[in-house]
Amino acid sequence: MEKDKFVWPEGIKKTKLRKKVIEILQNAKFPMSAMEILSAVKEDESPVWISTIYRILEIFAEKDVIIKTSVIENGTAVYELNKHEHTHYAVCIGCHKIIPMENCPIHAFEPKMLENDFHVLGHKLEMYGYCKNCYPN
Amino acid sequence: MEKDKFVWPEGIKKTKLRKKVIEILQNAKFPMSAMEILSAVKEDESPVWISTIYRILEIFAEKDVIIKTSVIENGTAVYELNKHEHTHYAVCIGCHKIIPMENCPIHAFEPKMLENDFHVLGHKLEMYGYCKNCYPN
DNA sequence: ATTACTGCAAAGCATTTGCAGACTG
DNA sequence: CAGTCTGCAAATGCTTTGCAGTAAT
Repeated sequence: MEKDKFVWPEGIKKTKLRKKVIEILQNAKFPMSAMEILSAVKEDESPVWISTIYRILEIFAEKDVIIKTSVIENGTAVYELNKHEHTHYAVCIGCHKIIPMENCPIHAFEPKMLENDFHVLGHKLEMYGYCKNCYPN
Repeated sequence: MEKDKFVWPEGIKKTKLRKKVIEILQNAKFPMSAMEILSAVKEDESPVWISTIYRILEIFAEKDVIIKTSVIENGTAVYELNKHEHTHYAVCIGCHKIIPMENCPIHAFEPKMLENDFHVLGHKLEMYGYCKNCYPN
């Protein structure tokens, strides 16, 4: 299993900051919030602003190379590289870690709802609970 | 099938505003945001503030008679009476209407994830797409 | 009469936007 | 050097909090 090579999208400039953001996301085990990315970036560099991080994430998301996921639990969006997989997440109530799941039960699921003729485009599934570090006792 | 009688929780005062909020939620077809509830309340009454609505919703949610659901799509929370049912939602991309679904595919679903020993307490499932009014063409 | 509740103002947090100077191709 | 990026400041949208006067038991 070879690691995907990241393809820099056309028409957007390669700046030090953008390269760093991508690098951070490449090394990230879990989806990260803008704030977390900012902290990771700031380690060495001169001043970086959260608004710039948001702009970078937004432009990469538009180019479809990263995925923005808004997690229900705390209203904060998290970002990860788009590996073109269908993924859902488990969210730890204790430490707020977001853990991707590898399977999805929604294939061939026929939702029944009050409103007929709802045209389903996609779905989000989120499990919540405790990760092994946070599980009480 | 008889309509659930709403049981006023102990230890909280019956004010005109609170009764009105509950009444609005009893008549609501779909979960409502604080803003929508405010609009519904304001029809006749003297000034009502959104912070008060939030406080009312919060206290009822604590008492477990209403349910707060934060929807992924736009980060806005919606509220509905707690009918003690397990429910998921479909969200319209066009008008942001939130439509409860009557079935759930997650029973007996065994999530596989990178982190073993994740202790699942519950889940959220959200379908998105277009309701019949918003479906393009 | 207590204590809880509400109007109102202001703060908080994640995110977005505007602008002028700095950097990339 | 032209157009794109970024630092920075300020605005936005949803939600929360503080306080003092008002209403419910």
